[in-house]
Amino acid sequence: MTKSDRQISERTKSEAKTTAILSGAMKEFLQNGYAGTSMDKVAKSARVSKATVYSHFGDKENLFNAVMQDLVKDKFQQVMSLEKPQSLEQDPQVVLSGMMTKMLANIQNNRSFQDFMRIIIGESGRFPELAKAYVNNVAKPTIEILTKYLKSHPALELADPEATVRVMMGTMVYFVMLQEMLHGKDIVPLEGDRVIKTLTDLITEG
Amino acid sequence: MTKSDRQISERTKSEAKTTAILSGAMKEFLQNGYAGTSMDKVAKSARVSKATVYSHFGDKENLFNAVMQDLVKDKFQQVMSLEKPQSLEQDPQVVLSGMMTKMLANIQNNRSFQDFMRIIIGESGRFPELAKAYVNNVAKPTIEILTKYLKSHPALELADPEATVRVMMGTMVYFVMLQEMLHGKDIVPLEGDRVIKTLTDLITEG
DNA sequence: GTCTATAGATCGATAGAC
DNA sequence: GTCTATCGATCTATAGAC
Repeated sequence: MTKSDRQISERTKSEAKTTAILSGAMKEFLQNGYAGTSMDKVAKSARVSKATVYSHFGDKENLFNAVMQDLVKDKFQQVMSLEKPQSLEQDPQVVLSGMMTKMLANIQNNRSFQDFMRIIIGESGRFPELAKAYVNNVAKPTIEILTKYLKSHPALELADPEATVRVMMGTMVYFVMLQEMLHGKDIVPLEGDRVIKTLTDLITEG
Repeated sequence: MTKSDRQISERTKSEAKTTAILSGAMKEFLQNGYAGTSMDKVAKSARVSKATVYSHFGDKENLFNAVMQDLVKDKFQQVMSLEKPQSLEQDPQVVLSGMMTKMLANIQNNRSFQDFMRIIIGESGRFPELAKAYVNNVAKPTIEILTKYLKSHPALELADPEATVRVMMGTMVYFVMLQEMLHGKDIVPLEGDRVIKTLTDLITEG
């Protein structure tokens, strides 16, 4: 083994640790929030020593931001993958209701996405820049894609597509938030399909 | 001063401490969340000793629940006060848009309400019973009042008033959440009036 | 780079004086 | 009932060996 081989091997090992730390920290932060997560827990979850965590990420706040920026980048990719399937479907009513059904299914049984939203909202007071990163890289692209779609269908005769998109997104987000995140499923039960049908009808029969 | 006078005086003092502790704890919990708030901070904020906090509320979790139940009760009263002003207005379009304008104004510049929502959502994973208390005592009554109103106006010809109410509430909540709580005001700017007009038109021109 | 061991501060909670 | 003082655990972060 040459000297440069050893360098590569060690760099690879170090990068593997970085990944393990990010992964362990992600699990802990999503589960317990920023203040509720200790660096000991992170180290244990990543199966490295606490000193290694510090040598890779400096301090707790920096690690938290790294984890969350990774997650934001992840959600950005997911949003962008919604761009292509502008299906050949012509009927906006079918397309809209199909889009929302898909969105709802993707979120409703996705615990880790709900944990992500919980952290973004819960820590938005103490980490405003994190919240802004979410708005810039997740909410804004989603709004733009939906607005672009609504605008490309003048047959809908929407007076204000931008505001209409907010109605759509708000309806979906609030539904998942109330039923799942806030555990309202059994207290104020409601079928997601009813909400989607109502919203679709409101928009297409305006 | 008789013995019973002294008892009254001391009971009054003790009750004043209870109030001070609840008030100080409320400030701290709303600002820093559950894990981010220490009992030392609470004691300092309430200007009592830490031992007094413990003698009144047992432990931290109990104090947190007491504070949040107080807040939930508060919001419940606010929701209920919306019941009466079923104005003499006949035009649902005017009533709806007026109601939502009022709701938005009440929330949009209300930092403490936003902090409250942040905690409810942020802690809903570790305090599911608190989230359920919110749904039972704030979200559900609001939904019921709005549903009752929509149902009392058959002229609106709504196919599904229950689901329509979710669209309304989701739109309002998401708007405030994105613009204010998540600091999106400058990133995805939008006039609240446009959202209200769009929503009102969708519902009344359906 | 990674570990063990530990410093120094702060945590939740309590004992004991008044 | 309320305080000061303190306990033991846990916290963030680092020093020093390998």
